[in-house]
Amino acid sequence: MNFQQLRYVRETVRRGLNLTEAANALHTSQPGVSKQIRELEAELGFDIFVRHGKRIASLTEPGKAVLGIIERVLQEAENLKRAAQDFSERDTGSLTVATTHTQARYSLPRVVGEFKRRYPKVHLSLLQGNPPQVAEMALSGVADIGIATESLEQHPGLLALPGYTWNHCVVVPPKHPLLKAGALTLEALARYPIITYDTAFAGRSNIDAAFSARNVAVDVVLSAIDSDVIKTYVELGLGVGIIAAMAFDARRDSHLRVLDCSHLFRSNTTRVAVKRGGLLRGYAYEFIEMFAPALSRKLIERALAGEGELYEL
Amino acid sequence: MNFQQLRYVRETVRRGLNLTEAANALHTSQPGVSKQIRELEAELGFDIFVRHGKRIASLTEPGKAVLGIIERVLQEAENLKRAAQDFSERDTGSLTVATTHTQARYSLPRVVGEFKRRYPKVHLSLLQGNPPQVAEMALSGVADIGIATESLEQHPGLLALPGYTWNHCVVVPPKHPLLKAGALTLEALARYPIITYDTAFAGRSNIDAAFSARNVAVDVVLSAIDSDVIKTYVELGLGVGIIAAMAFDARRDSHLRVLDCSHLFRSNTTRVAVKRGGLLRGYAYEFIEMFAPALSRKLIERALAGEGELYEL
DNA sequence: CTTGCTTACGAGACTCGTAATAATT
DNA sequence: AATTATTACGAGTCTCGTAAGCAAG
Repeated sequence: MNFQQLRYVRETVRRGLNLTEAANALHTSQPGVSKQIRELEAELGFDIFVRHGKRIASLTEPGKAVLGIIERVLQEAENLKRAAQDFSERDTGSLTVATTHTQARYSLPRVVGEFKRRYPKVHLSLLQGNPPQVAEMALSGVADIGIATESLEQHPGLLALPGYTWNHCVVVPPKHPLLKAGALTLEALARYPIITYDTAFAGRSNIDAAFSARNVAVDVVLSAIDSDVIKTYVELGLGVGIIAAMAFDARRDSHLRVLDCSHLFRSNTTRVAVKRGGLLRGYAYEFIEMFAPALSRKLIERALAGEGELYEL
Repeated sequence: MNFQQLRYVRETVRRGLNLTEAANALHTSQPGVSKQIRELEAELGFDIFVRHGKRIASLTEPGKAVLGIIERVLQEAENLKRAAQDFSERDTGSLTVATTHTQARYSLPRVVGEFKRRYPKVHLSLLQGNPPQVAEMALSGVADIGIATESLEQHPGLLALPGYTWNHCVVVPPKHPLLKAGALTLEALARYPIITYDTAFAGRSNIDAAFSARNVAVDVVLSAIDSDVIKTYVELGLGVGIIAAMAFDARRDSHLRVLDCSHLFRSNTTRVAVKRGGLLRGYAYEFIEMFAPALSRKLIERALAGEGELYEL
């Protein structure tokens, strides 16, 4: 039994039980993968994969069971390498952050700038996706850190800590009737076509929840991932926008007017997720702390250790 | 990086930083161990060991840090092999139980008998030691299960579940004055020389605690690991014995008389300990359940998963 | 008939043991 | 002087890639 064999098995499963793809992904030959897996199976004493003739069809029951252990072995081995790097080259390496458009565009630039200044030799990548994808990337190890407002807290394999809290705001063109009305209500808002985020994005769930709780029908004429897209269509007069408050910039968005709506929708918590059982480089902790100063290294490490506890602030 | 290198490092640390001993323990050559460790260090990018010329003096700081991870990798690798065996040969293998004399002699025979009947092909070993040794054996993996009344719950690396509760009893020769007195008191007991268990054995701590709480001075003329030894000397008239109640057998111990003392000393809880992060064979769960029917496989697995919780019954 | 797994085989790398060397106690 | 780690070297094994074969969809 060796690491290579375990990697081959894991990759084969990840690639949908396709040896050829697994071999390509690992930059090696297909026969090599086949042989090593068979040797591992021989050593373990049972087959991991169900084969129909020369096709791999599925995982055997024992295969499913050992797969989890295989993943833990490889995870710990990766932790070891990462810890080693953290000692030998403290300030170099790479950091991959998976996040949504809104975070990447409005809350991360400050953090990224500061991080790059402090760790010029760390290669930083931002991966963008919808919240479930962000969760997936954090879970699979493609990303070291996931940042999003939705989905993250639902994965048991992730530790999702609260980063910061924010509210939505309503944006309208200048001279819009809503600007003259008094305090904004859901009913008043619902009289106009709405432009806001896609389902499962940037607190959209809280928006829907508020309307349906009051039984108010809304007409979402357009939904987008992207605050900038929403603002553009609001400027064109297609409707009233509901966006994250931090996505409104009074100077830049001079063609729009903003209305407070923090009393209408529940506030949103953007969370930082890391994989349970994973190991973070020193600078990864720093990145998180720059993003949310309350999330100190100590707190995160404690949260990773005592798995069960809740860390709401 | 391979498993062998990690094993070499772990063994070297376990053997007190002595390569020669590590090599012997692993049935391989000393130069091989030396070379592999140096290669691992080269790959990791830092030294694990501090060397003074040609002697290994200590662990480096990074070395200490990665040692923990190395142990986890190897633990998971071992779990993998064990899980594999559990699938390929469900009813064969070995089970090592570390325990104290009292348990081995008075509470385990029934369990061992039943276990052997149900799993004739499992090689069962009983290792005997004092409670700290039992804990150590469970922790190091020498034993799969540790059973003792003391020490086990103090190791954070162990999960120590309550197995059963028992009381001490007082044994005296026939016609001893204590038999005529009324209800037994600590003061009455302390008038006679006492023969009981060694420190840190079979609830001795509860005995000492009871006397010192009432400020009663006791004269323990003889202490032993072994209930049979205690009974022998009581028969010889050397003093009054305090032993575990289950160690008294009315038929066999016809030369002795027993006195209840459950009101004098706190009752004792014998615990079953397994290593956190370890994996138990199916029959190991069965062994534990035969010993303490309340400790079902499900309960143990849940307790191993939710690390923080308390599982007092 | 294309895709995809397995078998066969050979080159190169790696592991491990023995013997010799060197440094520490 | 004895113990203990490192270096040198060679035999044997293992890994991996190419090429060929063969089963399934």
